[in-house]
Amino acid sequence: MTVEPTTRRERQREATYAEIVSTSIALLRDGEDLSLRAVAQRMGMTAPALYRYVASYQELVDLVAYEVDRAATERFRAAADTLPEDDVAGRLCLSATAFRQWAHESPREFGLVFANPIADTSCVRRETLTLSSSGHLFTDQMKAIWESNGFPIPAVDDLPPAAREAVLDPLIPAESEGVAEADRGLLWVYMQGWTQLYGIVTLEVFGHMDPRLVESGDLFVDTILRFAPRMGLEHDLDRLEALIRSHLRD
Amino acid sequence: MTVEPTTRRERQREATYAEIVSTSIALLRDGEDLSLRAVAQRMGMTAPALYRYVASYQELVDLVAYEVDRAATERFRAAADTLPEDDVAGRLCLSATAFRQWAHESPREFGLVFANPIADTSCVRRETLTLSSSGHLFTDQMKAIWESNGFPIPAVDDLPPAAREAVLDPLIPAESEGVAEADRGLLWVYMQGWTQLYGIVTLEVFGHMDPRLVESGDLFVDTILRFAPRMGLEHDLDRLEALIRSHLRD
DNA sequence: GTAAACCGTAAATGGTGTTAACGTAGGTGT
DNA sequence: ACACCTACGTTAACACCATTTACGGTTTAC
Repeated sequence: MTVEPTTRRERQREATYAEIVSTSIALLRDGEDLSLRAVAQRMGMTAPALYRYVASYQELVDLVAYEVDRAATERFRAAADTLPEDDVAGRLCLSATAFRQWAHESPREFGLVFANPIADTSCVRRETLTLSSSGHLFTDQMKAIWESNGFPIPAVDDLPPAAREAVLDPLIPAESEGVAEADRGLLWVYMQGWTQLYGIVTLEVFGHMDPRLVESGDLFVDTILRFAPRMGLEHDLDRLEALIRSHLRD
Repeated sequence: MTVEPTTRRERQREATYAEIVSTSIALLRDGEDLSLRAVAQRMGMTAPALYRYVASYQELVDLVAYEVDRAATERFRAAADTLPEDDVAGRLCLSATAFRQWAHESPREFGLVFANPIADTSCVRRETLTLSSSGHLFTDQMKAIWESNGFPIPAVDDLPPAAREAVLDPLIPAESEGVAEADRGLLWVYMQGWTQLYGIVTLEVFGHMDPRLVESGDLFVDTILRFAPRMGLEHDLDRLEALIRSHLRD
């Protein structure tokens, strides 16, 4: 976007910024918990110094959450990319399964990104800190299915007023990229699907479920497959189930 | 259960126990955050004294979570009791709506009970600290609908192995109370429904959704109504929607 | 009545986020 | 080349937090 009139100082600052985030992520990956002191120590600094870069602990968390989400999304995309581009349904299923796997492997990161009261009015840095680039991915994948299979979507005028507003003028502009206003009912279906996926995964991760079902993933598979027909995939259920189950244990 | 050979000391201890929990709940209600020091101070004690009653901070949290869940469940039950006993569908909808309202009014409490990594092997006190007495309520209400309307449930043998185990020998025995083994497919439908409800409410509370949809409750209503047919309520949707919407703002 | 169990205390340890005061290097203007 | 100022790091301190230890007083039990 912007050019790079980066004076030497600005570059240094940018580098430190990046190091703060990467150090934080490394900290989480090592199973320790995120704290200003720990991050500073790993960088050979003292905690108060971080306040030159970050206004508060919460802002650091938000920053890290954004980056974690970005990195995780790449995993979900990579999972989809093991399938050919025209297997739009399989790709969405694999991304969703990767999402679940990631959540179970890194519950702390998952909680950070998806079970953290969202920052209302911070969004200082990261000009477009839209949060949830994973949402972007899943939207795109569902759009691909729709363009390929053309499943029925609700007419925008049939939606309740607030829902109509939300799909016509989404808060995260990227989500509606390339979807004509008349077809915005697709976003409504997306939100329904996201609710399903988010629900089952959060339920599993937080353990408010029979551990045997978490272990087997049966309720997860059931949830996905029950939603699939809404995307016109009712004829593909058996294949998709096999596909998902073959990726459940990795 | 047990008789009451309560020696004077035991009664005192029990009272202190109760006061610890009630003080904690009051603390949360006042918007402050739960800490041993804060609880102790409100009781006119010092923090280390609490260790005579509670092994750790986490145990206090679990204890409070249990009690909060119990109290909240009473609210959900009370909401249902504004309808006659034979309006089984309406009662479930009102309880679900009360659940959502409660979650929005007290997000901290909600997070404590439903978005807290479950305690794996504590369960010291509260002989049957099953956690989620609200789960018990919703199970009962769904059972009432099933007995009244007789919607189709999956045969136990059609369930995946782990799911079969889970419904035949549930970890929380109370949940299967009075459901014949052959009818345990009902529990599977319950789990599907609980996933839906949990998902939409958690999504709303954590703010990973368009605020206008949270405000209007449109996606919540949509989620409930889309699940209703699975309980044989497809002929009652309009009435139920009106019922839910009339209770959304309180 | 005496011993033991119980319940509270104060003091101390090591952790957290956060603020304030202070120095020092880097880049900027003349 | 000089002075200046800003940015960036430091140390010290404050106010919290959970938790452990050692100690004293009450209440119970034998």
